[in-house]
Amino acid sequence: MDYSGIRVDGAGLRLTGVRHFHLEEILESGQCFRWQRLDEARYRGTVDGLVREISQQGDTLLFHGVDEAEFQRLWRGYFDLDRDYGAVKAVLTQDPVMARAVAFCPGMRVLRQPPWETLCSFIISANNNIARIRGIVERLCEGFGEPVAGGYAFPTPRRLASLTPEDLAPVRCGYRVAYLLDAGRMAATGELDLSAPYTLPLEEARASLRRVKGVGPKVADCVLLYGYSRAECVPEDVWIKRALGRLYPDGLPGFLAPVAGLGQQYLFHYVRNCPDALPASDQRRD
DNA sequence: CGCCAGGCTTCTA
DNA sequence: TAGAAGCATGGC
Repeated sequence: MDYSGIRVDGAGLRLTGVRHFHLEEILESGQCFRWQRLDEARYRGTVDGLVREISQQGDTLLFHGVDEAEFQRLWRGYFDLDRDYGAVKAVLTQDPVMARAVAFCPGMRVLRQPPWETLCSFIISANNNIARIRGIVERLCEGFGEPVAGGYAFPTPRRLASLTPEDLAPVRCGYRVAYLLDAGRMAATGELDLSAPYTLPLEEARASLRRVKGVGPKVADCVLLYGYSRAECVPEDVWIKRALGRLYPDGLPGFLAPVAGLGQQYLFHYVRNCPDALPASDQRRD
């Protein structure tokens, strides 16, 4: 467990003794798309229809306006706080490349997001960039999500299933519109069982998700990693492919396998943000 | 303006 | 079965 104490007062719930946790690294590492930065230590986001602000000062997190019941029900799991990232890092840092990535973003964690929202978000992510993904998700929620205090919930499968491509035109998600509607229809009818991947063997979970149009190997692994906490899944996007090719020409060491997906998250942030991570010819210019 | 983006489906050989 | 084309949109 990566925190030591809980205190509730008028401002909300304070989590103390938090370790291996940095809001900015976690929320701006391309694994979630509904958090907006208010300042470098304070973010506002919507999860499970709850609009909340979270701020961090050193090893203390403040969940604004949150009581303990909500923390236990939602946020403790969402931020993966029951995992001992010290133990994860002890494995990862046996590898010299991973050791550099972990040192670059030691507060990284892999979220446990609601699977349905994760599925839709990563369907949208295909051949897209993070800035635009965020915009599409925002328009999808504002246009079709249930209004809640302070914002909008993520649209339900049933709501999406009731829509046409024309309805979704204002979202401007391009050709992915058919994929979203397909996902909504399958989840609404039960053809896709969103609770199954929690317990299915990995390959069966992958196969189940890939029955949805627009879900290939990479998107399926993103959903399994970020939605179902399958820490062994390594989504291979263009950045990770580039990094693996350059930094692991012989593949990832086998001993990393159980936590390779977590390592992938450190590595993704590292190669995209550290100027020295990759040879100059492989870097982005922005 | 052109290149690219947390890729996928479909077509072709 | 492998590889390439086509894809809608807009950030940079």
